[in-house]
Amino acid sequence: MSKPTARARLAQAAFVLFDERGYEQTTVDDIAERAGVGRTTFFRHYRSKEDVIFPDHDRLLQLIRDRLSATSNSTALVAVSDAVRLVLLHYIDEGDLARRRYALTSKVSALRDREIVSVARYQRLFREFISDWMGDPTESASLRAELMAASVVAAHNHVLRRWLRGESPDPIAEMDEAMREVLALFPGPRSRPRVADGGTTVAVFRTGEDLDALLPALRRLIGGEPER
Amino acid sequence: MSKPTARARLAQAAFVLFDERGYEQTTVDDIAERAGVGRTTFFRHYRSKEDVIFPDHDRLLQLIRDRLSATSNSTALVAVSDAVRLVLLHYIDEGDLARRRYALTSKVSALRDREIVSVARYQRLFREFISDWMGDPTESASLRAELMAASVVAAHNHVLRRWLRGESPDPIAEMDEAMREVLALFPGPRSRPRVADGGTTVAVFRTGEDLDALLPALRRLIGGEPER
DNA sequence: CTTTGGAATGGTACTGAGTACCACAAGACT
DNA sequence: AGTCTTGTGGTACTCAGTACCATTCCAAAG
Repeated sequence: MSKPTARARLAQAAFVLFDERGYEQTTVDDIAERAGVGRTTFFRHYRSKEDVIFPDHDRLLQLIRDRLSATSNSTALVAVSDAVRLVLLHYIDEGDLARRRYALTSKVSALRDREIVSVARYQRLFREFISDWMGDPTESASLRAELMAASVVAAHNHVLRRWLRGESPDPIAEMDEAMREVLALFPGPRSRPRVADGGTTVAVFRTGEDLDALLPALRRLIGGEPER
Repeated sequence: MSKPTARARLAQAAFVLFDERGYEQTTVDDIAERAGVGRTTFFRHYRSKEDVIFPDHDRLLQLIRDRLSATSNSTALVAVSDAVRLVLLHYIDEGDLARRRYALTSKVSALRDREIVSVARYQRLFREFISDWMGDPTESASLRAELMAASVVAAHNHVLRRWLRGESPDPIAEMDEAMREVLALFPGPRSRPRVADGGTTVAVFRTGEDLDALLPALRRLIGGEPER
């Protein structure tokens, strides 16, 4: 244990110093010195000062990419859920480290911005995947893909932040529930109908809602023509 | 016309140079020199090199804030739509300038990141507004607010980018349509029911979809209990 | 007309992130 | 022995952004 890698020592030193003096008040020189290495070595291990806080963001992106591409058509939505769960699990694995990072990013706007940019990369990945999966090059399909990607990512962030703040005892269950809620928002891709040539579905509800107000949404959801 | 403000000259010079040599290859000194002012003056007018590309982002944010706060409870969703339209109109007003900026941000990752961060600020504004409007401090309500904000912003970006790429002849109509589509995703906040104590609504559809697959979504949409 | 006072400007010097390059040391393989 | 790789430290540079000071210009007040 006398020889943790220089990389690890740098990360350690960075977190300590950021806690002690704050992010802006800490220079890369400070970090390198405290880690007992040269300044050059710092930049060899981390592309930038911010990078020392988000080291495995690239690896995580690749993880998602892999999970998404290992997918048959029918399980696309499962793949999305899985990929999201993967990210959550990664953070949970980090445990306290993730929470310290969260505390930092909450205070330092430069880090917050950096995180936002990272999240946007995830979102882009999801958007492309969903778009490909839908196949439909239509304008409206493209919009739907964008909306789904945005929603999936938003849901993930929501649950993740709750856990980071210590407000969620069972984040995995919460994530699953949130993902279910999100996917319920979007009418499935015309999965091959169980009843080949279209059957008649009757739904009876007790509700105070006016039917006319609901019709557009219903039509979108079901895709059939209401008989009234 | 012999005396455009230094600020305007700087912006002009910046765009020309960015086009000519690219963003990274242009220093602030270059811009200042070309504009015929000192380097100090540049930073007096623009906080950073990136800022010269996105000058009125702050003003735009304030515009949205204002539109959102000038709202009575019943028109919240209208306010959201209006605010989004406001942003779109701003870009359309800029016309060619907006398109040049888009061309730049498409090539230069630093600018793209900067733009993403700006968009996140809008999203945050919408999220807070929607959350306040719903009033409900529930976990699930908070998630819904987040999802709505993300979707609204995603829809806006979608249409805006289409217009920037010259793919949309009538962006305003498209935006309205997109917003309608987005808001249709989310069941309205239990608007006071037309039928006071809950009536029975019967919907008959011709559809190949399996009813069981739809039930969760239907239940969410209508909020009543299906009788089957 | 002169004075005063504020606003915009230019210059100079500094900090600190990030890059380029070179030189050196410690194994590892032949 | 040598050579090749890999990790390292150091030095020097560019450039964004900040701080400070001195100047100029203009306008209102005397």
